[in-house]
Amino acid sequence: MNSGKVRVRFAPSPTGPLHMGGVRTALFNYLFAKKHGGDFLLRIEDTDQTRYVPGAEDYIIEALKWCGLNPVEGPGIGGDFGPYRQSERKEIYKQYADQLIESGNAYYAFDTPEELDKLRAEAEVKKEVFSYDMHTRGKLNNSLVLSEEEVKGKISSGEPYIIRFKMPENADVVEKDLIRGEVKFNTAQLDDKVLFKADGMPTYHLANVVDDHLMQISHVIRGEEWLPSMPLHILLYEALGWRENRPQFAHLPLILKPTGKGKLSKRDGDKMGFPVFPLLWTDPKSGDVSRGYREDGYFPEAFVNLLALLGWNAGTEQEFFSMDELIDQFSLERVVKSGARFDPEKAKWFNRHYLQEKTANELGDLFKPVLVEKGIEIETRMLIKVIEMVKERCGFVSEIWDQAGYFFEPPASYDEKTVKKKWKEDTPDKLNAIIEVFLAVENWNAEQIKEAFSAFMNKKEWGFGVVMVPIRLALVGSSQGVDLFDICELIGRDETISRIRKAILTIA
RNA sequence: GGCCCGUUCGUCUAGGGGUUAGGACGCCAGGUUUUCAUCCUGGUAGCAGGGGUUCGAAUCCCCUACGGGCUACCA
Repeated sequence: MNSGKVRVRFAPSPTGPLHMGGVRTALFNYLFAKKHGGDFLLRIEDTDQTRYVPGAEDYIIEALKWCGLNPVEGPGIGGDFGPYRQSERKEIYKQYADQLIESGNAYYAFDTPEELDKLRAEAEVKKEVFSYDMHTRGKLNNSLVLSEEEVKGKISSGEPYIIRFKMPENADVVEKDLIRGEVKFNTAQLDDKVLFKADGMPTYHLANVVDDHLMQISHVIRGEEWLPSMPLHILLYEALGWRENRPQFAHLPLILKPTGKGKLSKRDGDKMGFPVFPLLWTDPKSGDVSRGYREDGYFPEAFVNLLALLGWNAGTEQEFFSMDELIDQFSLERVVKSGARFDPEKAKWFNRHYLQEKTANELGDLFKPVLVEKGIEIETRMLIKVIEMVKERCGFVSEIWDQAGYFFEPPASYDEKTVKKKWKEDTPDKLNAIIEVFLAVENWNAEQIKEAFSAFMNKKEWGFGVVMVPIRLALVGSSQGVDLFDICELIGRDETISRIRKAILTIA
């Protein structure tokens, strides 16, 4: 049945924006598929209508697109194994649930949620945990204890029911995980999971197994949180008669909070000032806004690169990988077993690297909106020059303004510390003298300005620092910035002199 | 509580019986620079603990501790 072709799926639930851990799962699936010439598909697991969030599916699709992780099959894309939205496959699951009942691997249960809650509460009082399993199912309200007539009666009278898996009483389930090696479970510890809900929808477990089989998935690559349900899934494949061509499993380590305990959550980003989502997300109900890597100015290349190295490495000292290099070098064997703490600082470092790889032209296009917003008009030629000068100082496009704002408008204030330290009583006199020097420069370019300036300084025997820092202060507003004479050239002689004069008037 | 997974610098990691335990981020110092940033060079810092096995364990085994995940008619 399975042709042997590698087919993997990313199967998110549209309950909100895709978390960066989810993107990484998608990435590893994608890399694995590409590496082996296989298919990467998207399946939306929307079997829980109560948690459905409008916009989440579109968000997922857009996020994958931004990262360059394009599925070959999925909702809105098509494919031979559709539909790819589980809510649209509703009819499919019931027959398999029925099949499991017929083969004695599952049973009907009529216990109400309230009854079960009560049992859980009672157990909790005794410091125990209620489990619907081999020990308790014989005393509960299900087709294992009820007579056939009673069951039929209940069902035909419309009483709500669910279908549970009948977990074997004492069987070892041993399965090879592609990342962790052999993992062993005993079914005596496992409970009778719900496969089919009262609302007519399957649970994750059933839908997942059925769809992976029907869609001929060869490898299930998912987060470690699913490892405990692997034995259930294995047993389900067996019970459905799909033992031989069931997929292989690989459980990815989790991405943990930068500090503190637990896995990375939405909260961490808000608290520590970094995005946990690929794209900006506005919650349709609360209106809460969560920042995204894209809107925060990260390049998709950087995002993908940093995600790839969270739990995987090539075994070499290479840190920067293009998507093609990732595809070429990826292997599940080199996925790390332990959870990875996310480090926002390293994320920034990655972005700096990719920014340096952009041309001034590319950066200019990305930066233009900032200028438009500020109402600043500038020739493209000039803008490119400025960006070439400040580029190496930037890690984000947004930092271009921080590093180059003084090219576009005069300083609004002067850094107090620098003023205190470098602005002396005789500074205005010296600057006025420099203005004269500047006025006399024949060709207003950095080289000539510097030459004239240096000659004058040597003649006067003034220290460079005592004059250059004040000039910088006048032009930039602080002791930062690129080469002073480059600034002079670019903003022009008039502007240079006008800024110096303004500083003399303002600071004194 | 039970089950499962994990544990090498602060963080991401290499290393899988004999290594001065390597790299990267961060941090610190020096250098470059007229300033700041960049950049370059160097430095700081690690095998969770205890038992085995072995001539020899970071590496193999066991125990403990710690961390994480799961334990819903959620995925």
